[in-house]
Amino acid sequence: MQVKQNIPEYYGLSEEEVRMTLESYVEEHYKAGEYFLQEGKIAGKIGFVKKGIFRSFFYNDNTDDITTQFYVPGSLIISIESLNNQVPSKENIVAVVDSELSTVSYERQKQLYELIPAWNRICKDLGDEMNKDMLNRATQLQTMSATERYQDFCTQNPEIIKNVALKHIASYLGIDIATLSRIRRKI
Amino acid sequence: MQVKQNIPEYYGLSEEEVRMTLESYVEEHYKAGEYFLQEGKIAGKIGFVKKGIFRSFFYNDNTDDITTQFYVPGSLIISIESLNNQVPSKENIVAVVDSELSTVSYERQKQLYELIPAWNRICKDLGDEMNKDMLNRATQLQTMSATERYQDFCTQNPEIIKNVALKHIASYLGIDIATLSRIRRKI
DNA sequence: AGCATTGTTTGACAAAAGTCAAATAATGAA
DNA sequence: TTCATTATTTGACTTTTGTCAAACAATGCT
Repeated sequence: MQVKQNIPEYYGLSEEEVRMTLESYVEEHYKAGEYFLQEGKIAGKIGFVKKGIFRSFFYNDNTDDITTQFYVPGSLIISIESLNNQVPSKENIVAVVDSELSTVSYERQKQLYELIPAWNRICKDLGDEMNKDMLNRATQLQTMSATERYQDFCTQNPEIIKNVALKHIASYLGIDIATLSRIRRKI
Repeated sequence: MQVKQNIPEYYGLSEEEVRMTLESYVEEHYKAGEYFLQEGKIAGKIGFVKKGIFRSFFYNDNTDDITTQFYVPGSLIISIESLNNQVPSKENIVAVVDSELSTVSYERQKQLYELIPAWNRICKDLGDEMNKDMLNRATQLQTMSATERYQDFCTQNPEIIKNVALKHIASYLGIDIATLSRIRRKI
């Protein structure tokens, strides 16, 4: 999910509103392997990726590590259900490499809805973007072969290919790691 | 996607706001096979399903009819990209059986954002719900076998099973029609 | 009712993808 | 650097899923 560029201009934020927005951000650094959110904990913030890569995943019945999403610079990191309903998260979100985020706390987020009317629209648009991406992902899983999914992923996400363990990409694409290894050999 | 019940109470709408909201709805009847939205046209409204079933689909390169979603009573029908950006739709949305909708036009929708502050939150929450559903769908396609996906679909959507052609369910689940037929025999 | 159209099932087969286990390769910590 | 751990590849094999074509069933017009 890529955050729309030039938010202030686009949404006609006043200088005061821009100032309040910028004040709300907290910069955070994550070492590879550090968690943004852990299973069982309640999400307390959203994050905008400035640098690095994050990965969200959960453990299924068989305790397999299932990757549900990658987050690259420009992405919004949010665990919607946990954050909105303040319930324990079912997913983990972890930095894959050393990374930097701008975060906004849940509390501050709620204030911004009141303070800056346009904030609602910004968040709605971000949500719509996520929706489009998610629909796209579902459609790919629905209609494309393992090889096609991998090839498309490679062209769309060269940075992820370079930095993320193959097994996590395999899991994200719904492909067995051995099968993906063979797909790579053939290409 | 199920629309949250009791919207007025939940979002603290005033009587006046409830009145404006209700005034915005246009009731529409669709015969089986009638289109809510056609590929190439620009989406002009959103719809809440009151009765019946709708189906969204597109044609891929091979001109296969790919079902992307079903809409049952309580669902919000929206073609996000086409409506938000007022660009031609890539998908079709059609009534599977005789159906009834409450619709709100794109123009009125925009007015409501101004007239009723809570409308922003309502729409954001609806979007979040859609997001959750879509993530769930992607995860199923990613991790479950064809048989598991079909079984889960049957328990979650008995009404759809009863009323929609098997080939559309197969397409939605990403399963070949012949394969799904065999899955059914075995169960 | 009769017929054409569309949807579903089935068989025989092919291709895609997964499983298990072992061999390599890469990585990271002492 | 060395060793243990983790990641990736590979082989041999099984299972799942898809393909094609034909048969059968259901549906809807006229």
